[in-house]
Amino acid sequence: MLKPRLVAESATTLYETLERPLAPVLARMEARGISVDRSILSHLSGDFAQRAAAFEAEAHELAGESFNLGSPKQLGEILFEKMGLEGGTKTKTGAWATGAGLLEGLALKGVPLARTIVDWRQLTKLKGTYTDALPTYINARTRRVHTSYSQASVLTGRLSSNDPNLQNIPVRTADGRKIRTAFVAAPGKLLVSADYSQIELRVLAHIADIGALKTAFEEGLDIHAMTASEMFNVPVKDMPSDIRRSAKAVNFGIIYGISAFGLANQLGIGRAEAGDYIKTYFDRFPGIKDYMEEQRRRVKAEGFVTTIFGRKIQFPNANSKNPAERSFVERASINAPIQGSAADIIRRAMIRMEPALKAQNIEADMLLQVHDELIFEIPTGTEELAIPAIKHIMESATEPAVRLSVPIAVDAHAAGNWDEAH
DNA sequence: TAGAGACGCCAC
DNA sequence: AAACGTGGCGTCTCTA
Repeated sequence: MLKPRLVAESATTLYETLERPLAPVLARMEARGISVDRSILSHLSGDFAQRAAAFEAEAHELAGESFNLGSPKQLGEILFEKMGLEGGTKTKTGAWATGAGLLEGLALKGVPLARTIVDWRQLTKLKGTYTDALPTYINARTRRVHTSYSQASVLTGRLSSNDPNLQNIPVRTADGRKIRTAFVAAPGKLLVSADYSQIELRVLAHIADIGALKTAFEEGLDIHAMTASEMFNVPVKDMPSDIRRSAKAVNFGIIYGISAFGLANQLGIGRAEAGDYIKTYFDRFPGIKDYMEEQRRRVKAEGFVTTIFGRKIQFPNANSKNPAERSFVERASINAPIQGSAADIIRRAMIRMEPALKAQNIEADMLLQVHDELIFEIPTGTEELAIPAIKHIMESATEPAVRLSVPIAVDAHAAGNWDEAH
């Protein structure tokens, strides 16, 4: 596969500084688990099932026949063979592609079946992956859900979570957020969610030394609106939401090792227009382009890039003869120092968290980590004490090893369930 | 009937 | 659709 793997040298560095001390912390988090309300999920499951059934009947009506909506093969044949629709593309194995982006495009061209399928998929996804699956993970003895964290599965140094994965609980849509309300605090307790604000863009501003970005963070500005303002010469005040949305996509694209092709797909615009956006961005923030070129150079010359703490992330195939693979490494080498530095920061915070809270006589059990977010369970009424302490530990996690040239900000809230705490 | 690959989609 | 990064996991489909 294209995917580069973690190799011994970087694993050793990670092990000594961040992995060994974190292991017992993660073991305690896994053992604590989190309370998941079975009846909330059961109620949601029934609601999702009912609504999905209505979409299924509607889809069969629109298609003029009964078929398995869960089969991309059958759906592709109906859309592009039976109905003869234009705009069909094939996946790399030659099957009709029926992903959400493509169906959205068809829906906009007036194909009602496409919208119905998207809606049906949304509900059956939430039901199958979350409301039906999560209760099967409730431990009979503890009555809580216990995930497992992996410290060495992710190339960049992030953690991963499995059995069940509690790092991909829905949040984007209203129905999805209902699932978060089922993650509840024990009686007499509250959940605290504390998340780093725009941590990867802040890391980028620091590493690439982008003055305009750093100033924006220092002044607490809306970073995507500021980017939009710079790119499109529109005042931040009264920024149109679609302009801001485009700038936000560019910001994320930069972090991921942008291409005009990828940005065009993301925004549903032409490749040339996307290319213009990127060019404008590089003109306004020339340090970004320098940063990217430096990572590409280093990964080719050294075979690794580094996080702000000096941890190496290896790319053994940086000089592959396969052009697609080289491009993949280039993009990943741009992303890895950013994602990897953010991962180092939260690991340092997690390692210090429990002793630091104990020293202040603050009772707070760390339960979950979701890349830039930590979830705690605290006694009701102690939030005024716990939240500032948690924030301080997270915000100062780079020190004394690294003093960032941008402020780090953490948002934290307490509530009875994850949705309201987030 | 179990396993694996393909496809699709959830999160950050 | 995906050459925009990192994962985990559900169903469908084919194969042994």
